[in-house]
Amino acid sequence: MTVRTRFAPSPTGFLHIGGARTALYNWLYARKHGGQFILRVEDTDAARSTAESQAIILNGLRWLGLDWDEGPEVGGDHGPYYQSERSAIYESYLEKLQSADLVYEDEGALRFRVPDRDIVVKDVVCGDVSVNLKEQGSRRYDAELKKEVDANPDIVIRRPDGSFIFHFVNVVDDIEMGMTHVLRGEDHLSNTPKHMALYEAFGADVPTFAHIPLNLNPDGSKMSKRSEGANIYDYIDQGFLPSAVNNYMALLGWSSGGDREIYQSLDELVEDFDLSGVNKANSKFDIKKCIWVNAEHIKALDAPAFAEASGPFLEKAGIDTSDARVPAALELARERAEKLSEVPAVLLPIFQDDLEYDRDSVDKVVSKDGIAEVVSTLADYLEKNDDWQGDAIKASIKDAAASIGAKMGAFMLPCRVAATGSTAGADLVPMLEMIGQEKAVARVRAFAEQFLG
RNA sequence: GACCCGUUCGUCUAGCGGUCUAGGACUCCGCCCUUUCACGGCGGCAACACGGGUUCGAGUCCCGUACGGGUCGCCA
Repeated sequence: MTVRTRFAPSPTGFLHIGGARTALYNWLYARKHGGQFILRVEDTDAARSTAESQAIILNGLRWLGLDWDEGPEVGGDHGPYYQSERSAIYESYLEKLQSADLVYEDEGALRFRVPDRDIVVKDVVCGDVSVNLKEQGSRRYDAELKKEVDANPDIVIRRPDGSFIFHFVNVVDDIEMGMTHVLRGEDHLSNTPKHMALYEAFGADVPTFAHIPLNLNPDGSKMSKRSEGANIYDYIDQGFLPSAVNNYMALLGWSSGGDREIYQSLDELVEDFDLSGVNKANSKFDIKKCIWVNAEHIKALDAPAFAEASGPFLEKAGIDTSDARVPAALELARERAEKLSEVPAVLLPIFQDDLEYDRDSVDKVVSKDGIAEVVSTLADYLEKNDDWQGDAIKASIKDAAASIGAKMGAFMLPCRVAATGSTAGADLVPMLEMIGQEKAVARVRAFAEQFLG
């Protein structure tokens, strides 16, 4: 039997990291087993389900590289893939239940009679979970009264207005679409017995369930829309690589069993992915480690890929990406940019006309003894350099230092701050080379004038 | 409140009865490399929630307690 998994998001105008990870696990599982990954849009809430909010999901998945074999814009033999278009199917499944006398009306809504026996969920991750719906559903907790009250254990499957409830459509769709494996968040584990009761009532095979642990905030609370790291689009905006996000998401709740931390691509993840490596316990989201993973991915990028990925960020900062110095400048940036959004800051001192001096950096340099002489000597030697490239530039700085009996080290920091505006930055000599002699000398002199005059 | 799931360094995790004086990674700190900034290398801090069993032997199995999360909707 061919493996079929799915991701069934509700278009809310937001692609949550938790949802993306669920999609990733399903995608990985399908690819690992040569199966199909299906995308189904649970757009029963018409108000929230706009074309825009659907595009957010589709584009987010595309950015991650999680392509679907069937679904919106792709089609397939099990459509339609929008729940809003599947009413006829739901009606026919409702009739099955009705003809078996498993449904009755209650204040205009329809309820499904749950069986009075233990239902065992054989979960791949959580093990066997046994629940009696009749018993468990006969009482419910009233949040306002803060106590238990009597309840009807039979579950509502259709509202008085004719619209169907999640549990019902979810099961019907999974049956109709031939899902063999359902990997979803652990928050659905307690709902699964209900789903199984429905599968059995329909006489359908129950898929293999695997409930994956949740990703929580660092303080242990549930990740909401506003939680740091929750929105996939923040990763795009901040210059994360999709491969890095996949890498980090995969490792939050799953481990290959070894020490491997870096997976350069989805293919590498597919290679190692296995449900037996999925953890049972919830995990806390750590943006710092995610950033580290991203930095590793940036370092591993080949030059053209790095240039392409950085392009939008450079343009946004006003750097002309067609400038011949850009490729070399990018190599200076890659080992110090953990996110692509940090790349422009490294290159700006090279490409920007006006320099902004970092106050702290300036203070650090200006307070040194004999700094005026250091800077003016430096400017003189840089100016009389007649071979503006790496080694020769370095020699000029060295000679400048020697001329007043100082060490080269004493000249590097002043030179860095005067020419680039900050104590922090990329390798200095290549920077000077790209800045150009004329501009570099002018900057050093301007620095002297502005802060040492 | 009932039910369900879980509990190894601050965080992500390895560990599937003896090889654990518990390994790796992130973070933090120190040292080295670098006459600059980083990268890198080396080292350090730091954990089996607690209590009972089972066993010759338990981080690993069982029970209980505590704590955390989830579900109890005519939301998905």
